[in-house]
Amino acid sequence: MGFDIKPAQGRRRTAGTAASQRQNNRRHKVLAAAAKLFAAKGLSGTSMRDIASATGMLPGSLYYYFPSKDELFLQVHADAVADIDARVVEALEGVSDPWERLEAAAGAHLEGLLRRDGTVAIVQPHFDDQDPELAQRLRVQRDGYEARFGELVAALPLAQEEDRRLLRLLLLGGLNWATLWVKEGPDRQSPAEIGRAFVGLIRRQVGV
Amino acid sequence: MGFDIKPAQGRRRTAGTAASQRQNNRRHKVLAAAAKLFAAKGLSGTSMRDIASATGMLPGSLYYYFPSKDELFLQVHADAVADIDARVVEALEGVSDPWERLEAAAGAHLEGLLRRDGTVAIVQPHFDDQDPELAQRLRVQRDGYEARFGELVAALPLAQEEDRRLLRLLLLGGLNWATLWVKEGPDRQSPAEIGRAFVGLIRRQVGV
DNA sequence: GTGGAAGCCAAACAATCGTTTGTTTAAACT
DNA sequence: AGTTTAAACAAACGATTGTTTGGCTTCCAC
Repeated sequence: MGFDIKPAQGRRRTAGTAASQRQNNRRHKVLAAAAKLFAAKGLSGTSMRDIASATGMLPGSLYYYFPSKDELFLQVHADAVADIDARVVEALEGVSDPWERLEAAAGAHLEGLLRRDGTVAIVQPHFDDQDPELAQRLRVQRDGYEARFGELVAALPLAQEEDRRLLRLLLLGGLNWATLWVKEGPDRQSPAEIGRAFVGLIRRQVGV
Repeated sequence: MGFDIKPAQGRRRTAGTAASQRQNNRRHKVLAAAAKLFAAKGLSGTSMRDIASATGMLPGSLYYYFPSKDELFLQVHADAVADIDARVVEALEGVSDPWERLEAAAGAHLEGLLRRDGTVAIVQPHFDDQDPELAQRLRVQRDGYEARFGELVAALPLAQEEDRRLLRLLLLGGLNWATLWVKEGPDRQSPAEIGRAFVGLIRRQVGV
């Protein structure tokens, strides 16, 4: 079951541009609304009617763009992963020191996660293991991204032997969990600050 | 009908005990099954029928023990928090060094989280903010527990000024997230090992 | 202008949801 | 003994779920 019917793509002629432009606008609008709702209420907590009414459409109309709720969710997830990955790549540009690279990546990662509006904050699981097939497809989407952090951690110069895997998991866990406690408001720490602080706590001598 | 000043307890006959025993058994069975399902599939991902069939009962019968699905979930959540809190308290007994105390607490916390069977692994949010009232009641249940980690972190001797709040959040985030990647099998690291490793990564000098 | 596809609505589908109701069974108390 | 009460079943309630179907527009290509 691959991509049998990819609606309205590769339209011929100039008209296709305008038409698919509007289509993409609509489609993108659905994806944005779905991302917001999925991030806030989960997969089974969000109904197709919720998404439809958030985009000013009717439930059935969504099926013109996406063949099923699961496929819609997978697309949202894929977009989110791609977006956050792009942020990290961009943040790494021009940074050469390994620890600084990790700091930059951590900040970009968290910043991407916190974009609950706009794109998404769904790089995290917790989204209904109900269907094992869906769960696996989601994992595949994430694996590529997480490998990037593996490389960053592998490049770190360490004072002594450490379990680099646990180092990566501690940092990523702390960052992913941060989406649950970072609050809005003026005294809110920026994602970059938090990322730098976390990396610093690991890097430096903290205890006496 | 006057007031019968009846001691709802201290039945002379063993019958009263036996009855409430069976009641508690059944009720506990429901709680256990619900905990397992909620932990695996989330609140909205688990139906009352799922819970009923897992306990060998009919859907309607659950309402003899719990007035609603939300109340059942709250009870499961409360039990989970109490259980993991007790684990942490027990693990702290006889340990006096602040860093060792944090290590012990971290291990016990993770061990409690990983008990997906038996008790639960629901100290974490991600469970449908849908109903704000429910979300708040869940938060209240968790706040008391998390305060314990605040005390442990406050007692740490630090090499220099650090943001103790971020230290706590990094560690707890890493631990909570661990429930998603800790695998079964022979080469699986124990919760205590992971907790000690995480605390060590923060405490020691890691970078060069 | 005519044909036909793109885009969306309107309405309904069967299935499942949380919950309620009335009744039965079995045990316990008097 | 007779009465009460806890515990569960059996069946249905209305609401909501994901999804399907058919038709109505709109607009471009010819």
